[in-house]
Amino acid sequence: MQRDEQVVPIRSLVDFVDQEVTLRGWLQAKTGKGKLVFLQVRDGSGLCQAVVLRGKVSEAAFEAAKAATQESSLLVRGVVKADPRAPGLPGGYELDVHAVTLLNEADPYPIQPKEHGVEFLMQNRHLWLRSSRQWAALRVRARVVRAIRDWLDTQGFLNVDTPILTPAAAEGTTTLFTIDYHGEPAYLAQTGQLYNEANIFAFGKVYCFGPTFRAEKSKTRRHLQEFWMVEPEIAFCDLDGLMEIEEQLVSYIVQRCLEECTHELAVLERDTTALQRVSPPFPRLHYDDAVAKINAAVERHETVPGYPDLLPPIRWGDDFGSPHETFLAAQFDKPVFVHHYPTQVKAFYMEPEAGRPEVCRSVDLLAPEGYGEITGGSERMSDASQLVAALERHHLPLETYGWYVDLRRYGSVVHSGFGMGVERTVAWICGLEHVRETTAFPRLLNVLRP
RNA sequence: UCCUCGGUAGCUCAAUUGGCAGAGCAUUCGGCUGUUAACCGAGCGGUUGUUGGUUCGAGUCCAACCCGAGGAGCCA
Repeated sequence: MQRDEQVVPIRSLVDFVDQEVTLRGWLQAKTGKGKLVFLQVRDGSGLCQAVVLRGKVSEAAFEAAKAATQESSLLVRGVVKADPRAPGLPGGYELDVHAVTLLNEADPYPIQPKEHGVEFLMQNRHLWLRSSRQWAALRVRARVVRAIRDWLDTQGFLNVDTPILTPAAAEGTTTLFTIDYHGEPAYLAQTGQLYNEANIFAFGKVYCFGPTFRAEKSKTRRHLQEFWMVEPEIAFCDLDGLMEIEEQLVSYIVQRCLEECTHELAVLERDTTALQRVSPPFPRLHYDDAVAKINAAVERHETVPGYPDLLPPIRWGDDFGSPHETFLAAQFDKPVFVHHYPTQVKAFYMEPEAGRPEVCRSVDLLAPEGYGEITGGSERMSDASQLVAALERHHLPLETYGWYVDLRRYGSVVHSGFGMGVERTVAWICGLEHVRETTAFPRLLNVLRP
């Protein structure tokens, strides 16, 4: 092989039909028939079938191709041919091979092109990443992340990131990871929201975007110990304004994926008809009405897909369980906002509804198809004395939250914000069974390695 | 923390009432000019999660423990 040969990415093979090129990558799979060997070559940008015919390459190259093990790294040189029989990504093009150079012969590869168990795949996550579905899901994730930043950046939001090492629980409810901060206990952040609230007074509209940590013993398809969350916070924004921002952002993300991740969604065999409906406005459901809907379904002895038991009844004032959320989401063909949750089940900083303090100006966005809550947000309490009373009610130390109360003492304004979980959003868009496939190295309960 | 299910070859699984530990794939060898998880023939591959118990005999029954999966609670 010559140093000056043209190495091209598989994704752009369409531009090189009938030209001689070199592909550089890994042998994803191999099949053949006597004097014919089909090499499925993966280069990170796509997958291409390279056809090696005895007599068209040197005898040594033919034998090397025939003997090459799965995941060996190699160079293949040949002429790009359009052929509808050719599998791959994007597919329809194959390489009529003139030369094969084996770079590294792989040891027997543990992951085969067949069904494997979850435990085995997770133990081999570093290799599982090479599989087509993982490739597709992580590319969608990257597109989702870029869409989030694109939309927020062009809508006047400033990215101001917040600390990961924090001195206290922000919400006081969930279990945090504790670390030793030079002899003082500190915690891995579960949210950047309180800091975001400080930042809006300087920048108006901000968002933080980074990893978030929850030490809960949650072991479900929707939970990770470490996940990424984007948290926009907006000054001079009430609950209605917040919902408008959320539905625009979510719709933008989905539409970008539909337009630019067609190959990836095809690999994932995602039925995109439901996604195509995702555009503003999203339905809005008051908590009171949600409770009524649930209990009416309970009367009818309904069950929820994915849950073996009958839909359990709910008392006004309780938070929804997973079956309730799945049931509510199933009533609509788009993501649905549920707003005005009971004050007692939500965080201390949420603004109570005027004249009805038992509910607060909060909103969760429930994704369709059982993917659960993908955003949670609220209008924030903007009155200093009311906030102090709320802190006392929740037994939270004033000395820790003094700076947070200050924000209400120096030019307080109506403001709102929300957090969106990247992994749940990606899982929903990709139609994945479990959020673990939406991040390269998921941190799950009892899964810390690789 | 609780509930349910599971652990047999590198992987995916089978093994009847408690009676010789099996198959496909991977790997090795041979054959095949259009394969898509190819196909045909041969070979290799085992401390049945661990410990103890019942039994003439345990993959199978009992107990404890370990590990995994899904779910509840909690959450994004």
